[in-house]
Amino acid sequence: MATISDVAERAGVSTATVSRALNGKSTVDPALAARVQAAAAELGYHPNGLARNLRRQETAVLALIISDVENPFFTAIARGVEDVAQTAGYSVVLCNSDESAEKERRYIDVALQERVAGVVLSPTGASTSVQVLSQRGTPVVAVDRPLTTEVGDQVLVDTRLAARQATEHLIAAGYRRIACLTGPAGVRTADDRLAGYQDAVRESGASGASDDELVRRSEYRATGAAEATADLLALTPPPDALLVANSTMAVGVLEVLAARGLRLGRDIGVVAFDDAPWATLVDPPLTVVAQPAYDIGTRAAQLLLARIGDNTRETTSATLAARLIPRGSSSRTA
Amino acid sequence: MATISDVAERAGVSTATVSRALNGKSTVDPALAARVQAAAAELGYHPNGLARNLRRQETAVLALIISDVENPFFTAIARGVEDVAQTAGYSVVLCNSDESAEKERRYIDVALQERVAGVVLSPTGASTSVQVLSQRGTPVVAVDRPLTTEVGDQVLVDTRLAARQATEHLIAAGYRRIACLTGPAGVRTADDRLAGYQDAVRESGASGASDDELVRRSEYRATGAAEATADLLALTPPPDALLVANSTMAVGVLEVLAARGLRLGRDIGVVAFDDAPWATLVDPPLTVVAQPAYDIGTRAAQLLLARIGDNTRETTSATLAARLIPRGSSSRTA
DNA sequence: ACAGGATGAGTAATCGTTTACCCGAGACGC
DNA sequence: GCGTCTCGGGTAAACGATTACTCATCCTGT
Repeated sequence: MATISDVAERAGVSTATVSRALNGKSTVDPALAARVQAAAAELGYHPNGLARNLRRQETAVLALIISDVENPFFTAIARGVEDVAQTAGYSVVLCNSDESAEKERRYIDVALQERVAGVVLSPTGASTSVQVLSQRGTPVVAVDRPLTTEVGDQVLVDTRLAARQATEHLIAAGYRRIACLTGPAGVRTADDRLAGYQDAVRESGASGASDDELVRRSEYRATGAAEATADLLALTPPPDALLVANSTMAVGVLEVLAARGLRLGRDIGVVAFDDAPWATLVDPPLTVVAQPAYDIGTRAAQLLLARIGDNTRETTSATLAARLIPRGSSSRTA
Repeated sequence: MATISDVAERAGVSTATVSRALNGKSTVDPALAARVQAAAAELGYHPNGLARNLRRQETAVLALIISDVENPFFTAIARGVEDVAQTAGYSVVLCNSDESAEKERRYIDVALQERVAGVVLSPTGASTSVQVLSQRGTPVVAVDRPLTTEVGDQVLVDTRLAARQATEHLIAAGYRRIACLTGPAGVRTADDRLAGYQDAVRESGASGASDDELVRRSEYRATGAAEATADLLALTPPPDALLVANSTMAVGVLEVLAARGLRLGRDIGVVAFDDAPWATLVDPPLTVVAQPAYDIGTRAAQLLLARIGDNTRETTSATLAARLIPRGSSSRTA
């Protein structure tokens, strides 16, 4: 593969001149510059990014560590990050931590080794490994879930409020025995959604149920959610509505409900987080809490780029609002 | 950030010894090794991957360039690639070409600059830029769509056969006026699916329609598919079945059908490509052509790693089979 | 006792850039 | 005509690792 010296030799100049001509940093005689350009083109020269970054002590790469590549919520974030990064000339390395603190740690290590310019992260948990990043001066922005330590910017969603509003919506629609299906304990979004649900239930006194009778936790996946749903339906009396914490879980929930012949809305009210593209295709359409995933991504990327430019800025924490989209699945008359 | 010399100094040895002790390449006195480990730990030393790769003339990074991050088919591929890459110690850079040849070219440039070890690519088109990669000796594996030039391995799906079988399935179910909704001309999967559809139609003589009356093309997205569907329904007589080339398009199609009050299966048969997680949630469940996306990813990654190990292997082209999963949407009696 | 091999660790070259530094030539003011 | 300033471009020193050489030391077999 052609190097800068090959180009220099062919153009009959020094490597310094080639570098200057190609990067346009300093003024170079137009005639020479043209010769260099030509030589580079003829040799099909591609600068070695490794060498360049090693010398410059900087890379134009951002790492994006998310908990699940197959969850549309996170891919929408990725899209947002990517769009912003791309226009600023950065590439994005996507890493899938799979909700595993171990994988997260490993990827943070890789990010550190590769000297990425910054990291966007949806933290799996308490993750002390994040501190390593900031200690080394690598900017971090947390998305979706907060960092326990104050080491970077955050872009969150007021998910507790959203859960509360969703629950209130179900109560207003006449449901009285509302169950909550949320993610694993310790995952902040799962806990927040549960808390929002409890806020609404407590305030309205809607449920005479004992505290946790109607609460179930599972992984943020379809199969776990399906089991939890079956479990809830076995109660006497069973719940008359469900608040589901995520769209992949909703898939499992709806499968079980359909298998039991329960009609959405009429027999059992359902509200799920995340406005999946298919939400309008089920019958009746699914009421959802739409999270501004793409915006989270763009916002996070902007904050990260700003911090890369100036690491002394004070840390900010943006909280975006989610939006309830009422559809048939939360209406008894649907 | 601590460098290898810092560690060397603190441990009272040379940088060579530090390198050897940390990489375990050569035998080092256990006592020294321990001192080095300790020094590295105390300083929080992370080796600079740039310098390492520059020297070693290799990187443990694969680039994965796909046409749409938000399409579950491609994220499933990504997952497959990642899982294999990860166990082999490689990281994966995900790039989103967005069906744009221009973006694809740019990302290939980046891959070249960063000297990635290999590239997995779902080519947008004729893409001459791929040749640049192989000229530079970077291994490439194409997924989902073939490369026109013989420069690398390929992992494809026999999508033409699958389309033909899906169409035959509709014919066998009693549908006679079957329309085909496929992707843009020039995108190989779109053309193949159309060809397979035409194979079946021609052979059976099922349709008396003139050639392309029942064929529509749009982008691989919901909105374009919705318009095309409305267009097809305006025909007299309208089609009694639809073959849809992709699951994101299916979303648009099903929305329009629902809006018109058309019942799946009974009023209009539907088969769509890609077994989306929600396919069982619509009523009746959607008949799909399940593509082995995850397997495509693992297979591609394996081929790529093999080629990275030995670039002289002859190029292989694997064709995986898709599987028709009949459900209610393609049955008149459902 | 000594040649020869094995072993462990240091010295310095190397990867391919960027860039600080220096130098020669032409321009210009006096 | 000479000092000085500007400008273009070459030389060589980084960047931070890995690794080919080299060399001292020790072990071993005859």
